[in-house]
Amino acid sequence: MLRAYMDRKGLRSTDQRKLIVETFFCADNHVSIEELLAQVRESDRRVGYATVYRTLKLLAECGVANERSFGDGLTRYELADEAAHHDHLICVECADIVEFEEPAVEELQERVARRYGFELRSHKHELYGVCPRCQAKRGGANGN
Amino acid sequence: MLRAYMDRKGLRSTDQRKLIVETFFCADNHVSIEELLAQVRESDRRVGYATVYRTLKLLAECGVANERSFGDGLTRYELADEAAHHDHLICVECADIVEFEEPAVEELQERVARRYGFELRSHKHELYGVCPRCQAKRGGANGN
DNA sequence: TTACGTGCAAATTTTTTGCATGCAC
DNA sequence: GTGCATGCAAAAAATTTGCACGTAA
Repeated sequence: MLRAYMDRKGLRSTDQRKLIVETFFCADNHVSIEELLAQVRESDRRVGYATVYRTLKLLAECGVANERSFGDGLTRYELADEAAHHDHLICVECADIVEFEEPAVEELQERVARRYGFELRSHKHELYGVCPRCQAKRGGANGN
Repeated sequence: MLRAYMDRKGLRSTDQRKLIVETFFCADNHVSIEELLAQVRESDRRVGYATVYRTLKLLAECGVANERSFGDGLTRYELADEAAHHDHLICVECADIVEFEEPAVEELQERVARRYGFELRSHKHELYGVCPRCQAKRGGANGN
């Protein structure tokens, strides 16, 4: 996918790009540019912020990565593949994250996209709530 | 909700806050600070950016508004109530946002939450893709 | 050789914050 | 009167971009 895109666009395969892409594939699921840069620099101290920035932009454009932001003021990137088949249940109290798969939702998404004429690329589906543990912790009291 | 929160926290009800909140309630569903400020200034030219910024932060804290970002580099705000029943289709090329409702998804969400013992509070569901217009725009020409 | 890619630093853009003054309570 | 709120402008953050030099093709 990336390969084809690069060929089509006449883009070059440089050491930096190879390193950044490889690092990104092995990194945590939601890295920021800064985080990724730090990891990249463990292998090659000379790589610049702008190169990581531009490479991730490239990955996002060709559909290999998705840009996301979680309200912490940073843009984060995730592998599109990984994202494709899991969604998240997030506890609003302890921030625990549980992944779930729900094929029926996937299918519904396709249907909605089709209804609006969209060519679906990716999705984000997050359910926020209180996990069982935190519910137990609260007992009868209600937070607000 | 806002009222209670403000009382509890000892916050004051000022003309600016009243105006900003009122404007926010009547505004488009995903306003940025800038957009909201412009509208607020139609009523009162002296209101500052920082006040709008701080007021929306306040609304977000007490649960009346949700902060969201759609990858266009701006933080946007939406009414929490409104958010409860619609989701978004977002064009990755022109950043256009279409709202949709899909009761079946809502129901599935409930089911998933129940399956994991979560007490559902809210959710985010965004489908990213290419809108019809941008597909057409690419038409015969190379999609790049 | 040609023109894309890189690194650096500067420029932009957006969000936050400090402070003197105003005003709700 | 007290202390939160406001407006302005400055500061921080984060993202983009210009440019001279390096290098894949």
